This record gives sequence, C-alpha cells and structure tokens, in this order.
Amino acid sequence: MLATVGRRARNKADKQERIFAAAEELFTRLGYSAVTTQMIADRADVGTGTLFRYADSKAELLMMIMNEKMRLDTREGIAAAASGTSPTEAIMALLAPQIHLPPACPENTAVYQREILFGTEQGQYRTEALARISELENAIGDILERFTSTHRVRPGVDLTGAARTTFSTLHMELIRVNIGRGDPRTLTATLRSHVDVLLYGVLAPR
Amino acid sequence: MLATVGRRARNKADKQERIFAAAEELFTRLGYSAVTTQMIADRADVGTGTLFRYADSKAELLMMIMNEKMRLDTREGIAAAASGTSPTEAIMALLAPQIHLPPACPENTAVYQREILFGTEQGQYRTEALARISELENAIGDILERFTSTHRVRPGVDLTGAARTTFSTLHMELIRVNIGRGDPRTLTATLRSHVDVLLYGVLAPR
DNA sequence: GCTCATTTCGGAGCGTAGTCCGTATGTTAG
DNA sequence: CTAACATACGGACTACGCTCCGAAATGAGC
Repeated sequence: MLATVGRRARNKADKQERIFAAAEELFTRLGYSAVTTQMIADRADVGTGTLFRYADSKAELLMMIMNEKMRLDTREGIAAAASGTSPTEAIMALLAPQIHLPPACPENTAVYQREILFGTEQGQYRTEALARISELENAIGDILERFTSTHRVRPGVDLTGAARTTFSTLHMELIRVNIGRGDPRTLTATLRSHVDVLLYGVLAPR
Repeated sequence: MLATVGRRARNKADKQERIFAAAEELFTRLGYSAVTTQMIADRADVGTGTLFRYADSKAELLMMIMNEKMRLDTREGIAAAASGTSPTEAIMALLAPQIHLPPACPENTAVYQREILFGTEQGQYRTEALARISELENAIGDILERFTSTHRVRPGVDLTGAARTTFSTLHMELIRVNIGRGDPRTLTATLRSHVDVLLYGVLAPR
C-alpha cells in the first residue's frame, strides 16, 4: 500500500469531495433557501450527521463553495489592478471580477455577504472568507501606496484608513446590488463615482 | 357603547400591546437568540398562531421594538444636526444618538442591522425600518445642501450621491462595531475621520 | 489472526420558527 | 332574540437545521 495515506484518510477526502460537489450543484441550481441539508447529504451519499462533521452549518457549506469562486476573482482582480494607470482605474480593475460575473443565483451571493458580516460561528470556511475580504481591503491599500510615487498624498491623511473607507463604500454598494436594491447595470459607474469622490481628498496627481 | 370602536378592535389593540411589551421585555433582557417565539406568546398570553398574525416572523417582532428606539434616536439626531456649525459636525451630531447609546444587548442591534440589509420578507416593521434608514441618508443630503451657502461644491459632484457615499461608509462602520469588529471607544473618532476624508472632495469652506 | 483502542459514521431524535384549520367570538340583518 | 356571517384565535402539526450516541470501520500491538 502507498502507506503514507491510509484508507481512512482517503475515505475522508472522498467524502469531502462528494459533499463539495453535491453542495455546489444544488446551491447553484436551486439557490440557498430551496436546498435542504438533507438533500445535500442524500446527494453526497452520506448521513446528515456525517455532513455536519465536514461543515459546521448549512451556511458554512455555502461559504465553502463560494470561497472557491471568490479566490479566483480575487486573484484575477489583484493581477489586473497591477496594470491600472490611475488609482481609480486600478481599484476598478481590482473589483471588476466581482462585478462582471452575472451572479447565476443572486441569493447565494447575498447569503454569502450576510454570513461574512453577521455570522457568529467561527468555522473554517467563514474564517477563509474573512481572509479574502481582508485581502481585498489590503489590495486597495497597496494600490494607494503604489501611486504615492506619481501622486501626492494630502497631508494628514492615513492611507490605511482611506483604504478602509474606500472598501467600506464599495462593499456596501456591492451588497446593495446583491440584495436587489441598486441597479446592476449602473454599478460600475456608481462605484467609479464613489471612488472618485473619495480619492479626491486623498491622492491627487502631482 | 362608544360605538366607533367595537370590542373586536379593542381586543386587537390590547393583544398588540401585550405582544409588544412581552417582546420588548424578553429581547432586552435575554437577547434575540435566547428568546423563543413560544416564550413571547406565553408571556403575552396568546397562542403561537395568534402571535404570527401580529408579526410575520420573529425578526419582525424584534424590528417592531427596535423601530421605536430608532425613531427617537433619528428625531433627536436630526434636531441636533440643525445646529451643527460645519458639515462634519452636523453629520456627527446626526449620528450621535446611534453611537452614544451603549447598546444594552449588542446582539439585538446586530440582528436589526442584519435584517434591514438582508431580510427578504416585506413585513410592515421592516418597511418602517427601511424608511428610518432612508430618513438618515436624506438627512445627510439635507445637511450637505444646507452648507452650500457657506461652502463651495466641487464642480461635477452630485450631492445626493455624495450623501449616499457618506452614509454607506458610516453605516458600515456602525455595523462593524455591532458585530464585534471595530472598537466602540474609538468609533466617534473613526467616523469623524471617514467623514473628513470624504467631504474634502465634496464641500470646502469658501 | 485476534484483541483492543480510536476515529468515523449515520439516522433517530430534538428544538424551534412558522402554518393550518377547526373552533370561538364578535357583528350585522331581520 | 335569533340566525347567518365574518373575523380572530390558538394549539396540534410540519419542516428543517442540527445534535447525540450507539454502531461500524480502521489501525495498532502482539
């Protein structure tokens, strides 16, 4: 036998994969609220008790699959931001993946946002989601930092704080769209104007 | 008999009051998650079926009692904002009641915020809560408008949009505190610095 | 191969939000 | 006053997320 990985570990990985696949398929096709944990357990061919040994809650199951998408979007955004030619454009490029993706099921995105903000459990998937969010906020900070070479920073302004202000505003605007208020068609323009107003008091071209 | 109000209407008003009192006492003392709808029904001396004829859901019961507090805070804030001598000070005065109140039970405030943002039902109490939120956002708009006489508006800036940017940021910061991230002790200072950065690009003293 | 310890499994069971429908109560007409 | 109707009531019931614990599977020691 390949010794290092016993049957037990393989079984575990196997179940993990089946659960992920079942959750992804059902949530994507039917939306969070229409899916029961029983359906996921049945489809993954495990008992409900087992299901909750692999994720602390139904919400964690959703975060598990959403984190994957988020991971790709974040990576893509950070790469694209590097070639932005102004702070505003770089920030817009950073967020573009989150915006352009037409969320197949907006409900899932809304629940994801809701759990990130208001979830109380400290499960592994929520922890990962929070890390992704921080990553975006830090990326905005890095962008602002990068442009200090070509722009002047208004005296007395703290760039980290400004990054948080910026991110808060954009985050809230994304939430507005996901919960059905706020028009997805004008989202890009709205975000851009928010950023413009914000950065005017922070960075100005030399 | 006083004719205009039949026994039926009085019974209804009576139950409404008992339910409100029961919900307020229990939520305030024990916090949202520790209270069951059964407890509220028992204390109000109605059946659970009856309870849900007076509010669409447990969350609506919470909003029912939180709206009252919010109504007072909003009124107070708007009055205080009128005598602010700068845009920043006026906005800080507007929000002061939301900040200074030491939330006896932060959980309730967090749930209130969560339901306002992410609730899906269209019950009467959520509708009222949304109206309160709009009221605050509009109040910020009014403040900015008021100061156009003593400050110049940066060309190209839309004051309504700026009000929303401002409110989004402050709203998010309040949420951060309610969910346990963000330090309540530095909240006022944090909010002020957010507002300062934001308004720099919007209104400047003539 | 056999025994024992440890980890994993899974479905019966629990708590709770919310519904359904038969019953009770108030209202109106004659 | 009575009958017929309309509305409100409430508790048994359902659905669903999640837990608990006995059973089963795996690995270790000999």
